[in-house]
Amino acid sequence: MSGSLKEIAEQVGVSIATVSIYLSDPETRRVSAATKKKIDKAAESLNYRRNLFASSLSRHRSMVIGIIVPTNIPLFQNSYTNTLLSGVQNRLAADGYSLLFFPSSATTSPEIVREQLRHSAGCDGYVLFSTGFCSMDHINTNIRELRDTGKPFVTVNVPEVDEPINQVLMTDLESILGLEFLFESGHRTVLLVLGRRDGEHMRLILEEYRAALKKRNIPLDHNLVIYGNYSREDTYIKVTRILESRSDITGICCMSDLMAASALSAVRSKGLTVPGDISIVGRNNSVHSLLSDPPLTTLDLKVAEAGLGAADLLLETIAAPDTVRTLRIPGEMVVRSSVNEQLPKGEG
Amino acid sequence: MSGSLKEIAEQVGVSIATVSIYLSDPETRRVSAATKKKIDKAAESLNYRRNLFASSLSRHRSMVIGIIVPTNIPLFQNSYTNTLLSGVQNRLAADGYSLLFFPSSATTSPEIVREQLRHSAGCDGYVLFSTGFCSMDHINTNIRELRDTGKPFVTVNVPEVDEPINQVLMTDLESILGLEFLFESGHRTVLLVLGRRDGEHMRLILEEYRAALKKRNIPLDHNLVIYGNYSREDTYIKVTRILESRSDITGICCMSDLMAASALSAVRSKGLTVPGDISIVGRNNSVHSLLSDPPLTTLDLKVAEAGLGAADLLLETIAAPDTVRTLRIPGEMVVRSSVNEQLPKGEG
DNA sequence: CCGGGATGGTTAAACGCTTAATATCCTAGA
DNA sequence: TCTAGGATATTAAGCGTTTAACCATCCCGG
Repeated sequence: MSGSLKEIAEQVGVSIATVSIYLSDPETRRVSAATKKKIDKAAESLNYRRNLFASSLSRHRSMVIGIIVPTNIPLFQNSYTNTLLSGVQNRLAADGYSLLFFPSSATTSPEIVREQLRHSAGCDGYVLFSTGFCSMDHINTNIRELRDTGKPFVTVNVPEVDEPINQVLMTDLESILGLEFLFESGHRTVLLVLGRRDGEHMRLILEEYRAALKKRNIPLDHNLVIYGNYSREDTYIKVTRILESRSDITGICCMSDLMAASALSAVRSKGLTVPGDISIVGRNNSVHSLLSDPPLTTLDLKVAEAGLGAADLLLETIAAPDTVRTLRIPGEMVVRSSVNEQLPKGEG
Repeated sequence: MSGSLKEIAEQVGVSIATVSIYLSDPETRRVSAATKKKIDKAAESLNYRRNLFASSLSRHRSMVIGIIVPTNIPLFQNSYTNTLLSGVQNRLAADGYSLLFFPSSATTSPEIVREQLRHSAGCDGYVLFSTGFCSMDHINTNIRELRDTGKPFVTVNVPEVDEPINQVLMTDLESILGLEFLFESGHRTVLLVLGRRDGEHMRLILEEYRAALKKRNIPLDHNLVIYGNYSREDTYIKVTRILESRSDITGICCMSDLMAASALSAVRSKGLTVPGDISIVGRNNSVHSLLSDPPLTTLDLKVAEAGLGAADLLLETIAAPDTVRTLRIPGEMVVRSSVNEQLPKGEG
């Protein structure tokens, strides 16, 4: 058991205050060198470790940031979220902050944010991760909930809201630039592999999709939109199936590199080549896109930057509580060799 | 700002105790239905959220588990650690525990565990992740440090120590079963791609490596051991280089699937085929090994199981503090198609 | 011999919550 | 009428730190 200030104080023969003062500022001039030495010794022998909770309670700051990620993919299993987290952690750790993850049961129920917040008062701030699978209504509720904590917070990859909050948006997250890239390369019959069915993100993406088709006079074909659930297996199965049922597809646009890599396997398994027969574009510029053969053309969302930016913004808000800023991280197409760009425009 | 019990109590006109009693047990019979209703209303209007720190301080338990991962790969960037974390989180969340990550600067300095522990008293337990890169001496120090907290803890993927602690070991972590598999398939000139140079894990692996060579009368060739640093780029460069300098290699055994996938790219880039010219085995049965073409034969360490097991063990220890158990998770070769198993034994 | 600054402390309240012990009131049974 | 006991609430101590406000010495210059 680690000792307390009280025990140290007793052992050294000074007051608790003296010990506290020294331990929280070793350079202090209010404690003599001799006493300092004695305190050091006692602390060592008693195995003293400052009690985070008592300290936080007293100081009104905990150096702990609450991380809220409402998702139905188990935490730490999603490379996209992981990259984001890594960026956040990195920047925050540099300033001495710890990260607290509340118990979450990998569900996306509307109550999850409230639930995670319920026992959390005391954190110095919060980061709310992607809730793109929620309806706008639900998102607004979550944000109100968060604001009501009275603590600084920033949202990452949550669909843009009008209220004046700190948010970081990957500007291409809700776009289908990858699909546009295929269209621009002359592809017309393109399979769109989305992640999940529901939520604001997907609604926006579908909206863009329709607009993109319309602009090019390509008829909407419902069969050309499938849902891979960000899963390797699902994607493989569904892509294989559609490839069996039709042969006019020349391009596949996936909402994640993992699904793209999986689509690639599926295409190969049908004896087709990439990019010879079918072109593929992924999203996220993750390690999967690099490891693929051929390496995948992909939309780099700049996820790591977003993570760092979120942390920066949070730090800024902690320092100056009425900061209100929207950080927009633009994406970028990374052209590699999974797309046949030589198609004569207008061909199918 | 979320209100406090005091504010609720004032608003309702009862004592703080009453509010506390009700809020921490809604079923209590010590508070009348009428009062309960009033408290609910006040809590709602004041936006009450229990202060985690005050509560923990008072109750002597926080429902927070400290996660300590001393590593030089940024947190959440390593798929191996992520899988482990995911398992731990999953199980712990089910029991209502939160996870606390201390500020860590992605360094492996000997002081890191102590440093992370320094301000942490108050957690209900700890999980210490892989310190295989440390010397035994250093590992023992870390464990002593951890034990001195007086709190339950379990180590995961830390080289086995003699002391009676709770540890989960992936029994094949330090083995080179992948290499054995290649040898058994008739390969004799095999490139071993290790992760990092230092630490107890690597020492043990090298020991096993020598023994395996000796058993088969294969001379030790220092050039056949390289270090990919668990990095895609490093591995690619180094494998490419060695492939340029010699043509007798028929097998490559990598200590991670990522490195294996990267080695595969390198092999391909030299115009060689897998498994025709060169066989490859990875480790971890991660998504990389499945996405590869051909899918990689790999040593499944059962990392997810290890994570769940660790959480179970920790929970058990929290319930029965003098639990001492060593959990051994055996690995398993997953045979796919990246290895040519048809070589006549004894060939080079 | 006095005033004034270092120097090296101490006291005590506060942080927000929990909980054992205690109090009060009421009703029902003896 | 008395009492036991249920229902409902309160009191007050305690959790381990922090910190504003004080205090006692001592020393030095004038």
